[in-house]
Amino acid sequence: MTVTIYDVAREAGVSMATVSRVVNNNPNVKPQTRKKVFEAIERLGYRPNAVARGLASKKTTTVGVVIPDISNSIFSEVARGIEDIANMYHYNIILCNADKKKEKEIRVINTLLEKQVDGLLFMGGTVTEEHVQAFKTSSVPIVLCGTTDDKSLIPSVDIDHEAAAHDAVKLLIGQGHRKIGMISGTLQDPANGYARYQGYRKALEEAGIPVSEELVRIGNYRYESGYEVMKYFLELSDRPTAIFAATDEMAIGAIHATQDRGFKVPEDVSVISVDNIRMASMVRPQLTTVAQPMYDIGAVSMRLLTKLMNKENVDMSKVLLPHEIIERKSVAHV
Amino acid sequence: MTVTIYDVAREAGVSMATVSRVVNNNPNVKPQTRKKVFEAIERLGYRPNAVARGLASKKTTTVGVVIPDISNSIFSEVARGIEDIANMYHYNIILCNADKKKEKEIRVINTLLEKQVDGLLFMGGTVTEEHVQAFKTSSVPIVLCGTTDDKSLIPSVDIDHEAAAHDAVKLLIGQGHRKIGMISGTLQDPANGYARYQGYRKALEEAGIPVSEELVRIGNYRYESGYEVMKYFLELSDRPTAIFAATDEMAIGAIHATQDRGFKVPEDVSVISVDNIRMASMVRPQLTTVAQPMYDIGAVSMRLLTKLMNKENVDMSKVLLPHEIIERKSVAHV
DNA sequence: AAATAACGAGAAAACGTTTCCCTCCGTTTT
DNA sequence: AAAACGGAGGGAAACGTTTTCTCGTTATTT
Repeated sequence: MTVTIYDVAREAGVSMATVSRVVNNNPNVKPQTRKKVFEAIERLGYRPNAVARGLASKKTTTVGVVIPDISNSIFSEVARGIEDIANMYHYNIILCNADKKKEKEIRVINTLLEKQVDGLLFMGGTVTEEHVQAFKTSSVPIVLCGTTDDKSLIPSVDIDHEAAAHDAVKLLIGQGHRKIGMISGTLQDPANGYARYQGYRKALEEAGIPVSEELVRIGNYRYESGYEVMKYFLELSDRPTAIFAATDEMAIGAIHATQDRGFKVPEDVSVISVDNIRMASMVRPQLTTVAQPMYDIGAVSMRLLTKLMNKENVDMSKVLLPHEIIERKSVAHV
Repeated sequence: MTVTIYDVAREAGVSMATVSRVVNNNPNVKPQTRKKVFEAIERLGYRPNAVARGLASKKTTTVGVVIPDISNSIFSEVARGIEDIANMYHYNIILCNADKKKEKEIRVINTLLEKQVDGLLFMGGTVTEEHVQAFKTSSVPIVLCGTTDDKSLIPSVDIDHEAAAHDAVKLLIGQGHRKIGMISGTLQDPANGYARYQGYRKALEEAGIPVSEELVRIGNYRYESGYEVMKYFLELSDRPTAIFAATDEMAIGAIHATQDRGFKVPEDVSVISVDNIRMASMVRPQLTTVAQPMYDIGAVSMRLLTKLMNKENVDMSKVLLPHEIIERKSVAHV
């Protein structure tokens, strides 16, 4: 039925060992023998069985990727970075959506480990103690991608969310704004939520502006919630002149809420956020935002993982990628 | 080092066969024995090796997905549909970007087959004879996802692109438009390109409107190209009153080109397209478009694949999902 | 020319499961 | 009470490779 290495060996008149060498490019084969084997392979239409190979060699050239939601453009761009580099190093990728649900995350980590992936890339919500326990049972390297564990024990690559938020708000302050609302994510989320909120607070404090509970509202990162929160801000008697949104999507929602209410961005209210998704430049006014290098986060973490899998020792196992303010049209002087 | 089924057997005082039965939920085990085995598993921290299992059982519970570009929201939504259903049936997914490049597609198909996936989902550019040859060497089922082969030999799920385009243009005509420009994709692309163009032609012909070469321009599906093409249309002495774009992204580009030029959508020019990406409703004016059920295309094709893998015989191996016009704000009466 | 090294290739033991085929034993059937 | 049956579990082959030894054979060194 299926043609195996053994069939090829018989056809070429050599041993399986030799066929294996040929297939794996082992130099210890005479060119003439090599040729015979290749011909036999061709004739038989032999296709090596990677599962058998994986069992024998204890390597699958496959890495597991747990991601919150591949249909979210932020993550899908990270995923593309991961895949490109993986591809470059001849790895394949098993992709699992886990929706930032702890249960699901732990479950897929285990499945992935059962599948004997050579390494694991984890992109998720909070990294709890339970996660760390699960990671500990792994004999293969793991890197956190766009997340960090609070104890910084696990290799990771991410941006400095707090600094990014800080820079964004500082830009607003630099433009003379003093009444700055924030559309935050849940404070339970350490990176996109809490850290960005902290950056906001810090920038205000540094400028000597009191932070007011009334001016920070929690959204769920999506357009609609940005829209809703903005409606709230617009109804305030003393409404903010500028908004810092934790994500571009919410910022765009905020812009539209503003416009729909008859105000203008940035003339009446300035809007800034962090992410720099594709859409940010496809919207009027184009969104000023601090760019988070999504693709690179994926690429760099995959590259780091290849090193770890290769047992090279890495200097920095916790890397912070630089962010960058992209000034477009949604921020103006007060 | 690693704990195997054999270790568990020894620890529990049973044979490996029994451990295997327990792990696989085979009912032929006394509850008492089952308990012993579970305890041993727990004590030893045993984790079944899916690679070994795959070799022995000739099933990997993994399917291969070749996709043009996961960072493109259209495809990432399809991917999410695929993954959800895969997950539901306990399959995992190996994801490969192939950028609609034939070479790359053929290559990843082979890698995936080497990895002994239980099935293959193919989302790509044109399905050439070479693709069909590659598919033929596969012993596992394959379904085309958002593409079709011209001979319709391979199971597939997609929408009727021609009909979708046809409906869109008909809506424009129904609003009194007679001068309708098209921003097309490359005509080499059978689905998003050629078929949508055909739908456009057909609608015009049915309405007795001559199709003019001057009014169809080729873009590359992206925002920027929609923007550029629209600038061209706007400079025509006798400019179109409505635009049909092959994709939402190009439509949004067209809208912005129009607005940047000082015209209004839909007052001065109406815009319609097909896709219904998330962004379509996050733009002003909100985009009228014919919705292509991306998630469902993924979900349905994965479901179809599970049936095929399960050797159930399926009635229809070529399914066309319904599309639907979403009327928003970018189309008006002439 | 003898000794040594290097090369090319084969035999067979892993790798960690599943699964087929038995056996044993307790229960039902007749 | 004998026969038949079925449930529970064991033994071992198979799955398709890689890899470690090992052994001739050919080159190289002295």
